Amino acid sequence: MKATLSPGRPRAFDTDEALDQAMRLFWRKGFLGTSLSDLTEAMGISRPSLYAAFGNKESLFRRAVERYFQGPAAYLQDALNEPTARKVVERLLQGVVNLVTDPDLPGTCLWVHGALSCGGTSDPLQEEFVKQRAQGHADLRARLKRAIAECDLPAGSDADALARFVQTVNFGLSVQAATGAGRKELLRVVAAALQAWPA
Amino acid sequence: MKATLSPGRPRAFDTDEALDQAMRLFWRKGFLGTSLSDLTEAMGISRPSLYAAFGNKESLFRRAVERYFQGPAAYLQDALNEPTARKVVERLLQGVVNLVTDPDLPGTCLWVHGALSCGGTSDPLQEEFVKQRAQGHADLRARLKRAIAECDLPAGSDADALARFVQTVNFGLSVQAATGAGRKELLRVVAAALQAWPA
DNA sequence: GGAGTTCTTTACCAGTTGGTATATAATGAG
DNA sequence: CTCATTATATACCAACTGGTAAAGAACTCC
Repeated sequence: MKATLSPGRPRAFDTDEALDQAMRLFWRKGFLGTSLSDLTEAMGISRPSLYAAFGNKESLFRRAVERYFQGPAAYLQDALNEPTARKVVERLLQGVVNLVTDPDLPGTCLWVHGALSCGGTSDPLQEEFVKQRAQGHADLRARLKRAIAECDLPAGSDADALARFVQTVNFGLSVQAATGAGRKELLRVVAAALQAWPA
Repeated sequence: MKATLSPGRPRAFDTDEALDQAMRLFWRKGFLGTSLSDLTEAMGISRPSLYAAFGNKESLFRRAVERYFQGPAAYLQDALNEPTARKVVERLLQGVVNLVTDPDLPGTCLWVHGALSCGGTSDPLQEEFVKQRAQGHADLRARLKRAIAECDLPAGSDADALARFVQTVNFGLSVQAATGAGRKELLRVVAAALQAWPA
């Protein structure tokens, strides 16, 4: 399967590769901490090419976040497919730890880093972060509700609260990693958190 | 007790009040998100006055963080004085929730916001965040060790892991709040986290 | 071969960034 | 009053910010 050729001069760079570099940079330095000069240098393209291909800094960042969840953070979706609630949560928490302690990666969560390094409540990006966090919570809650229906979790369990708790630990682990906590320490936190889990 | 008068023209503004305003601003907008123009406007002083009194943006930020822990976030220290480990943890977690859901305050944790909105690993500020997080963990761990010695916690308890767990939930709650979670939701997270606590 | 389209290159823009030089005003000491 | 000292106000700085205009290069279609 070959790409259909469109008229006009063909793009001289691979859009996905460039986006990958942008993602890495935003991941390491946050939204405000990343300048257009940083971006064009890392992506190996000129400023007008960047704007032609991705719109502007903000929409490039949005694309980078998208790619983050489809790539490095895909474990978030994968985890929901685990057979039991316990395994879902284990995989979620192990997933963060693996991600943020990978020595080849920036050592944080792009999402958490982004959410706290944009302009604040007035920033249109902030709205998207709010939505995405709500979505993440809703997805996990739905999975836990299914587990309750399947008698995989005790009947009285509070899916909403449990989901939010796991999400919170997830966020907390990212902050820990961003401020230098190591793999061992994070794994201990995961173990402690799992003790809160219904039997 | 009166301030000893130093020679030279007296300062025309209250240093503490100005620092308070700076703290609020950094709190709301993070380090990179706050410009000197924002600061001088909020503090009601001119740029040279700011530099004379506080050094530069970075050292002003350090002072703001200091003040944050002595003021709005003093509950972190206070909590350690509670009589039992359980109460220490309860007060810590309730403390964050109260702080980040106070409608008169920026709705985040200045520290978490700051740690993720500075320049990244190369930033000298980052080093300080790493130290402070380690200190916070060490303080809580010491308190929990005392609890074990006092038979307030089971003999086999892992003070290190428990302390890190609580710190992690603390961080996570701040991220939740920063992305729009409300008081009710956060309180449910606290309740869920406390279920992990040894009896 | 145009003609039309799309990308790249170079140069540029106004606005803002953190930070400072200079001159002047207000104080205490002598 | 003069002197040393410290703060203020005004004006300024080079460097960088996100973003773009204009001209030429590379492609498809006819």
